[in-house]
Amino acid sequence: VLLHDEVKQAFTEHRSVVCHDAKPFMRSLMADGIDLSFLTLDTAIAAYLINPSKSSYSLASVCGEFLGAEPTGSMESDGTFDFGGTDISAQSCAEAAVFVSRLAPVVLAGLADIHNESLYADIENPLVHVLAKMESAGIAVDTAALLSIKDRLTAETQELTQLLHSIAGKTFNVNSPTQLREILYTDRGLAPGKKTKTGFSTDAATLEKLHDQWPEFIGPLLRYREVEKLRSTYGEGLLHEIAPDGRIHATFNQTVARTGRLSSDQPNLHNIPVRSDEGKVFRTAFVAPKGCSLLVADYNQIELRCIAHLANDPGLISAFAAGEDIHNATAARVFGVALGEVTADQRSKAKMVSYGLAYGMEAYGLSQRLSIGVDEASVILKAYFEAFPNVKKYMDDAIVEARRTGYTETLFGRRRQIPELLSDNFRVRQAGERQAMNAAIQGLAADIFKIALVRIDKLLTEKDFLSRVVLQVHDEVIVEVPDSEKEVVGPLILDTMRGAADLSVPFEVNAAWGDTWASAKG
DNA sequence: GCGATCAGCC
DNA sequence: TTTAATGCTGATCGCA
Repeated sequence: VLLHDEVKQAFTEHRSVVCHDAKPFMRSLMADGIDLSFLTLDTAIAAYLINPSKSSYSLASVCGEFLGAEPTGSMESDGTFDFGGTDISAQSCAEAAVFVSRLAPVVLAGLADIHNESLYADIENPLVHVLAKMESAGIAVDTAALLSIKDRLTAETQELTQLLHSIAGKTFNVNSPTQLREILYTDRGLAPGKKTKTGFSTDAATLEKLHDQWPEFIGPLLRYREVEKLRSTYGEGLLHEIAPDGRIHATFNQTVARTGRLSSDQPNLHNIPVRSDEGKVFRTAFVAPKGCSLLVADYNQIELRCIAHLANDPGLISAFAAGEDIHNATAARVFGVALGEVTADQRSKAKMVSYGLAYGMEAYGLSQRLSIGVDEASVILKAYFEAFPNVKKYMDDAIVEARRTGYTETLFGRRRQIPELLSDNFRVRQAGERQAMNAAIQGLAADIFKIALVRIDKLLTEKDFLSRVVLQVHDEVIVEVPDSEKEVVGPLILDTMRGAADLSVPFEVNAAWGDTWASAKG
């Protein structure tokens, strides 16, 4: 309190601030009404751009790497101020500051070496402030709705537990793979499927295969797994994260994902269920406050569009340019039928290939996904690459280039080192090849999305809108919009997303309004 | 405390 | 020949 004015003055008057991991610090200043808007360098993020594959970007580890020396004091970097005035904290803060100032020129030179100055200055640096605002804003939650969802799930897990105990003829911990193993493979004597490091697997794919051998047990078990996941992770988990203001303030990490994507924790809002109707109800608990609506806008097929552009594949480009249903158009080409003759089965297979494509999928993976034989999957993949030869060439070239240079690069210069390509281990090397194919694609999509996010925030701020971005999920942005601003802000967001980059294919953005995240998703 | 297993999303 | 999807986070178990 005593230092408040001095702090405010220091961070509003100085036109340049260098910081290591600025976002928590920005957030804590924001809570005090201080807007740290003159960040010029975040040394943690610079270190991440130079090599995004490190497990830690703590001040100590980055100093260790770039300076060959680490601060000796222990300074917690939770972004809060310690005005306790102990000599130890003052000492270690001072020491940290000295290290950050030594670090700055070194990481700046590192950015220059890999031509990442504008990736940093135009995208990552402004993004810090945008994310700090998103985290501070949080998203409103309907606690009562969440409680009732959780209660319903809890009742069902209890019933299922009883049922499973009675069928097994003993009580056991249904959550324990070890105890399940004993019941399935020892007591019941089922023929085990695949193995894990510690024994036979009990995962869903394995249980599906065993289902017919003991349906009255395995059926409820699969159901239990599903319900318990929802109950514990999303029911209990989300309830614990609701702040006193009735909102969830997740953290969006800018130095975690090796592809350039953001990640989310405390809680992770990037994996809220959407595929099953039952899981999707959790999205009804994410709401717009009174007088506001949620705008949910997401890029349609952004990674496939990135592939079309990067591979410069005429088939994909013309399908996107014509605004065709891309999976339908893909299926028509792959299976050699007319656009109107594509069956639902062909479309779904083409869709799975397209999704898998970005992940460097091989025949085996596709066969698992589609529940077909490996040979049939190979035929489909082969047909795909014949229909889209430039895509095949792009993937092959990506591996060769990454092996030659040791890294991949996105259109915006985001690098990812892939040392796995040189591994003696076949399995590791193959994983490296998949990463080499995937990194430039997923990374480009991430670059584009970040550009859109920064521009959206800039527009909303400059024009003094009350609308604010409250959440992002990789290719989707959720904006809380006062009803009076809907007509103006809606088109503004969509235009900004569509114009975030200029590729050889257009971007399509789906948008929906709603009172909750679920209804908006339609 | 930590690795392993499982499962949610893009 | 091998293995068996990119990238994440979290709940839980069970051993240390």
